[in-house]
Amino acid sequence: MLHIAFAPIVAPRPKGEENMSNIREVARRAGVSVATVSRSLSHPEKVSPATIEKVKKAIDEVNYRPNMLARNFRSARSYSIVVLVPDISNPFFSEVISSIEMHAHKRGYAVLLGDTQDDEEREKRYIRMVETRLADGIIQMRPHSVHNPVESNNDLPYINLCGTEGTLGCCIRVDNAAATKHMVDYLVSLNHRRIGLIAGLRGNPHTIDRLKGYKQGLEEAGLEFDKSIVAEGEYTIWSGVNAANHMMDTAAELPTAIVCMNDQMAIGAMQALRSRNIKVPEDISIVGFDDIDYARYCDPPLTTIAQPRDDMAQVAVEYLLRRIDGDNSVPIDTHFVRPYDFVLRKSCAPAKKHQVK
Amino acid sequence: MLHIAFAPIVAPRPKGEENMSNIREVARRAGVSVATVSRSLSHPEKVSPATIEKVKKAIDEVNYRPNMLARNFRSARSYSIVVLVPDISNPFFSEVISSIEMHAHKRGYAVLLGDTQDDEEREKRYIRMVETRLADGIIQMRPHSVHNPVESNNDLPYINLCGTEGTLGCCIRVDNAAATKHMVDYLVSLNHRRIGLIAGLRGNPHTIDRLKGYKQGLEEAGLEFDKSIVAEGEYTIWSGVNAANHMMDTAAELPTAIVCMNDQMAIGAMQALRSRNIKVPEDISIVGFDDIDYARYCDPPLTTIAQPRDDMAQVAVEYLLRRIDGDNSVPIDTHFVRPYDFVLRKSCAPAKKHQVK
DNA sequence: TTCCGCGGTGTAACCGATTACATTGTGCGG
DNA sequence: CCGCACAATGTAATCGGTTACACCGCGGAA
Repeated sequence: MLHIAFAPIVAPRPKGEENMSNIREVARRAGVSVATVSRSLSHPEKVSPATIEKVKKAIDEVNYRPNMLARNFRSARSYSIVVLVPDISNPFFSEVISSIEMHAHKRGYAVLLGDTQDDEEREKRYIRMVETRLADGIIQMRPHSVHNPVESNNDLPYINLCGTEGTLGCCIRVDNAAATKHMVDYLVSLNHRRIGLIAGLRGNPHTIDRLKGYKQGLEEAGLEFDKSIVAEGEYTIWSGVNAANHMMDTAAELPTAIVCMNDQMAIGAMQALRSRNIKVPEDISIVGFDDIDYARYCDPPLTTIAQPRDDMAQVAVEYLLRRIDGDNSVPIDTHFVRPYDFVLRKSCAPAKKHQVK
Repeated sequence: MLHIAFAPIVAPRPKGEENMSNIREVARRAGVSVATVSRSLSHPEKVSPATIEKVKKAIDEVNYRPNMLARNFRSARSYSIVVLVPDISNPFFSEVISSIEMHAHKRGYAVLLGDTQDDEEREKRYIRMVETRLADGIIQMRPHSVHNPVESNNDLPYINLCGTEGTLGCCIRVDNAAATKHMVDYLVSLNHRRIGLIAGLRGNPHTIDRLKGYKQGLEEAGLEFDKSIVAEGEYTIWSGVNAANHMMDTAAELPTAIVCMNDQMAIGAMQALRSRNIKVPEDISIVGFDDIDYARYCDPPLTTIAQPRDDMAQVAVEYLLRRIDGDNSVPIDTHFVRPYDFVLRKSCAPAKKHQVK
């Protein structure tokens, strides 16, 4: 068994009847050479108007459509990029992808969707697509921790989007630690002295950066880090519900505010609190991270951190296409750190005094 | 200007240094012919083990990666399908796409994402991708109304997913009218006699089907259709908020229940009611449609209709790949109508008597 | 021994475009 | 009127694979 394996070609494509016309057929009908037809399409300024007219007519007659597969093959470009996400049904990712698609499309590039489901094997398969020229570059949205399959092949056009401080290679991101600290500062300014945390999975780079910001915030405010009001989720709504319940059950003393590492967990936490008749924000304030669409519509609307999604997507596409075009003027391991936005809504209130379990 | 236009090839791809090895290079190193190398990869059973070993060694030496662009060109297959959605950041679509990607990937096909943003021009460009062989087929998730660009070219592998009764061509869907009627029936069974509707845009095929079900439900229960408790949205949360507000302001008499044509509008409506201190479900019951992830986590959790997303996605992929392989055994305009699920949660309560504005 | 069949391999045509280079024609300056 | 520049077009090589077909050598049957 070879280490490069792929499915055999099953059957020659069943010919789609008559409309399989090619450039030679058109040339014949128009009474010109194939070169002229090709030029009429790709470089019309080099062809006389009369000839263009003839070619156009012939094209209509045989309903010709240029075979882009051949074209791309010849030019050694696929004009597509793959976008790797851990989970496309996560609204944060789908919202970013929407922007990526827009910008890529504008530049003549198609987007190949790579839903990795956090499976390294799938991820590798998508990386192979660019090694084998099926895609020209790759935008990765997984904040990779230890092992990154892309890393090994460091001359393929690659960029990480929404990564973290520790991300290797080029990365477009916000300052996760600073943003999280910003949240803590805000809560402190509302007189909260007991601020809980619903974190992501321990090894996750985002978790690491945001935890750092949380701790910095506490420290600066002279507050102590209390493990009993730190719960671990995995960035899903459901895990937010669990984490909040766990915290309520085991906290030495209940927090008056909870920082959640993303909006989904915040939404989950609010639901958990609600079902325990704990009022948000009167009893406990909640903040999220990401500003997904639903953050604005939950009850109460969620105070959160917005990443400039569209801007980041655009930068990512621009940069990637440059790399694809061979422009290596910006160093390969540049981090573009974009400004985040603090989005004030209604999920926080000033701390009440002396709240005890 | 020709009617087939595309960007000229800008520059020959900047050669990526040494690893541009091709099959001839490998053949040379292994001391065999290119045919043997090709066979070693695609049809290893036709090559002696010893030779395979030699080839494998040579491949490692030069770090060879077969050029899939060439391969696909030769076999006249791109091994990718385009998935057209009106808006990928809509959770319903992103959840379906997630399934499509999975099933396509399993079958060796890549997914090209086509976010049309309801723009016909963009849609046409994606359809052109399959005409020009950049994709082998297309899954369309827009319920097209009058004009459908795909229609015109009816021999390209095409399928509509989540369409409606009136959808032309092959379509995989649920019975929208029946499902909506099911909702009305349920509310009637809870003694609701005044059931409002938050509909989608008037021309939208989904709106048409679901409206039909709504009316049938009313009629069967002997209830009258009252325009003053029918509001129009556009399937977004925000429009749900507006629609609900509008209905509250202009209803001849307030409804005791509201059927929403999708979950997002239902979520929006719940928010609007909440801000008016109308309690769901105590004062007004709400039902949605689609069962997006958030439906389970809003307050109260939303009673809704679930479409068998994964199943539908799978059928769509299977059918499309068959068509691509030239299997036309199932008629080209078959509608696969899959069973929907009634998902009972907490957003409905028995009607109170005599609720007046 | 002869011949056939078959497994393993090589040669070269082929897919459908692009484009370097050759060729032809045309107008204009000297 | 000659020659040159340039515009318009054609010829054919080329991209990197796949595969039909030819070929060779060997073992077994006749």
